Amino acid sequence: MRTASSMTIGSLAESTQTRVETVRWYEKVGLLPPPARSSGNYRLYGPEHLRRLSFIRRGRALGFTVEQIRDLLALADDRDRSCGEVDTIARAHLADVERKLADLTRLASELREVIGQCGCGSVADCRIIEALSPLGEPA
Amino acid sequence: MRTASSMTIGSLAESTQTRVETVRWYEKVGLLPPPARSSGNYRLYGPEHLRRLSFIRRGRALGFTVEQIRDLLALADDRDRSCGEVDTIARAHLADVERKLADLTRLASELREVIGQCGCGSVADCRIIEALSPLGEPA
DNA sequence: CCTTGACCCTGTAGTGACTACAGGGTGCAT
DNA sequence: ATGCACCCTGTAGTCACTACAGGGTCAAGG
Repeated sequence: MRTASSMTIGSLAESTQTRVETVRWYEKVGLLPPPARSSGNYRLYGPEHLRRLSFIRRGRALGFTVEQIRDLLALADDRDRSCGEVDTIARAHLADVERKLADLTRLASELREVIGQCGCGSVADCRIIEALSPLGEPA
Repeated sequence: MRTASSMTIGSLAESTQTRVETVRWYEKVGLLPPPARSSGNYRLYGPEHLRRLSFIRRGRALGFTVEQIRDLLALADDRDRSCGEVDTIARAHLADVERKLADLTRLASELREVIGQCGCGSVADCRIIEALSPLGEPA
């Protein structure tokens, strides 16, 4: 009954678009359970590991922190529990993303304004430098 | 001709909305030149430090990296140089910000979609968990 | 049998931009 | 003289990895 479908860390990493070091790091911080080892001490992963790592990667791609993913994984394992906590985590994350979005939007428009004023003369009358300087004071 | 206007690290920090530790850190990484010291070994800052730190903080607020600010400071000191390099740095940064903005926008809409589907029943049929799972496979 | 090369192992240190102590000294007011 | 706010240095921690260094394993080719 040995698993016919066990894979090395390299193929697990490849099939989830993850670096090998990152897989090992997920194990170290407890997101991914330690897999079985081969006679030569290689990690051997089964389909459950693949599923879990895919979950982690998808979560990261959606910008969840590792801590949030840890919580989501714990919740996902407890299938009878209400979905409310999951919803709370997701909404908190969305709020976070929307705050960052607003910040970046403001930032981009400030930058565009500063750049638009630059006539590309000498530094002495560069609008960009001036915009960064506190008082527009000469040197 | 001793500077009447020398300030301790605490008041410099306060007047630039910076933490004291951060000011010391800027000095350590060479953004802020080491100031004079009092008899009791306290750092004593003059108006030039205030100007420079303000520049740094404004740059950071606009999302420039410390490395970019280091370059901008070097350029700003060389007042006869053409403004071109400044413009290049600023435009590169804007491009960077715009990339992040696009990423975050996509992310937010994915998140909103996922969250919108959650009926908040049990975890077993939580759409959010499902959206994170690779195959929608049951456990 | 030997070597080459791709892969794997552990462990440590580095990234960026700070932040947070620990363990002390200074300066001023009460 | 004693309390308190402030300052000093130095080190370690944050987040999510990434990059080695210094080795071991394994399959294929000569």
